[in-house]
Amino acid sequence: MKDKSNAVRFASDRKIASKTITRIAPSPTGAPHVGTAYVALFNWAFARQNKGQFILRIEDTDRSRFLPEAEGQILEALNWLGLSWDEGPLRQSERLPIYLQHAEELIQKDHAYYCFCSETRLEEIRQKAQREGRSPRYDRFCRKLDPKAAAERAKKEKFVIRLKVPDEGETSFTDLVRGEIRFENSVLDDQVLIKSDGYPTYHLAVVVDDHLMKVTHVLRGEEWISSTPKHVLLYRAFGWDLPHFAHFPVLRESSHAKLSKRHGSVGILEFKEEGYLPEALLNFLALLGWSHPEGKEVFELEDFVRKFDLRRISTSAPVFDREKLDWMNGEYIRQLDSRQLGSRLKDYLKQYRGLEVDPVLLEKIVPLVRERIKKLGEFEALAGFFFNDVAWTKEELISRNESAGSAAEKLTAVLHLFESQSDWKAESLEKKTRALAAVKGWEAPALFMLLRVAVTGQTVSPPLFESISVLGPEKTSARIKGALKII
RNA sequence: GGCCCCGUCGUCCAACGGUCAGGACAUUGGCUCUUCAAGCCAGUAAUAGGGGUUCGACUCCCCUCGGGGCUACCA
Repeated sequence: MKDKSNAVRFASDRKIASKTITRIAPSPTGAPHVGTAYVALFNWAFARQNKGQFILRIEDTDRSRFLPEAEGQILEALNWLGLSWDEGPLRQSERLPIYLQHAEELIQKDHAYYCFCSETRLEEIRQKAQREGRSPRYDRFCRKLDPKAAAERAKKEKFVIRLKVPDEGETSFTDLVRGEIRFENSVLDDQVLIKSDGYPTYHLAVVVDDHLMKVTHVLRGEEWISSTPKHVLLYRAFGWDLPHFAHFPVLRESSHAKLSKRHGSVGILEFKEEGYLPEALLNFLALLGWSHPEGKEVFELEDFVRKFDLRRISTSAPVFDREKLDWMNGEYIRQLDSRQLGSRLKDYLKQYRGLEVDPVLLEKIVPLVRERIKKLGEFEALAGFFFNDVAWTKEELISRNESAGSAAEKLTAVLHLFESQSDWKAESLEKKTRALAAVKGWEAPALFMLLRVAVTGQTVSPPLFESISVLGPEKTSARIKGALKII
């Protein structure tokens, strides 16, 4: 019934249908970078789209740059973004024997060798090569050593294990977003696999882990393209199948340099602290190098998961445009209803400003600020007067073409008007104030500005009468009286 | 320097041999208006350059130029 070709087809179908596994593999060497969020987003979405798994692996093999607090920050950042992982965090530092064992296997298979060259000798080689205008590669001195003797030496001497790169030929791989990429083997260095401290280098560790963890798609930053042939050589040396590779462009500054702190935030948690919404950051990031098939700019994460396609990834390195990010964040803030925005604000103010603001009050303020803030961090400057004390200067209170006397007269009149006001609704407050201005022959806009500064302590504020209405009669009167004293 | 990747408005992306080269951010002008926003309408703005291939190139090929990445016992 089942012939051979069917069986073959079944087998290959199974291979294609095998579970998609992606991973994000940050190093705990500092505060997690938006570049990590960028790559994590695509890995996460790709795994989700294919009902696969997304692994979090901590690549902590460099103990000189290791920062103990970094891992916690990585987890916090990913959690904040909602990029949840299915497995992990796995730490490479806890898997040392595995790497060593694999490196030894490579030595057995004659694909790797012990190297005893000192750092100073390596440095000399490098400098000499530089002077002579050659590539600064290892001269493969220890490659000629007798394997048995080398193994003996390794028992007492410090060593590293190096990959035996073929002298000739070329190594190529297919990049899912860039097509085929080829390298001459002659330009490849005999990469160190195990360092003298016993830790693996990135190159050995990724290959071993990606294979052992059955990672099907290695989606990472462009900076790894030139290392990929070494990885391909490793897969081949082990006799393993290659995963799919795709390299995303690196994010840049408007100066076209690599993203850096000098130009603004680069840490994921910094964006959180400034009051960006995680969904806005993600939406913005998704638009870097990728475009929605329907041309949408603002879309939900679930929609992104559905529509994401590696084939729509562009290959040129995009500029991380903070202005567009701000716009995007404003879009998301405006989409939130009062309850949602109120609760975000409440949490934000508590965490970053140490403020406990009454949620009921917050919900009343929110409609007045929603269209006026682009980040949660701007809230306090605009609406802090609702719950903080205000301070005025005489200059702010009295406009250029007005005397102190007339300003005081106006404020006093408004104060009396307000004190006889029973209904504290914005609409009637405004109506009466306008009527007052008309009777006295005062210009309404100027009067409103005077009143604005008196009540809010600011020249820029949410709509005046709505603000006064929310502030309430007691505070409003107190503020006007306070302003009067200064004049 | 060598190797690799990339090159459409200022910026992010569309157009994957045939469009007046489109949208978004930013910007400019206008409307609205109690400030500031938000919103609405309109405008300015690009295929790096040069050769090919083709009836026809943003699109395919080559060269030049430009940008970026890598070139560690860092990832």
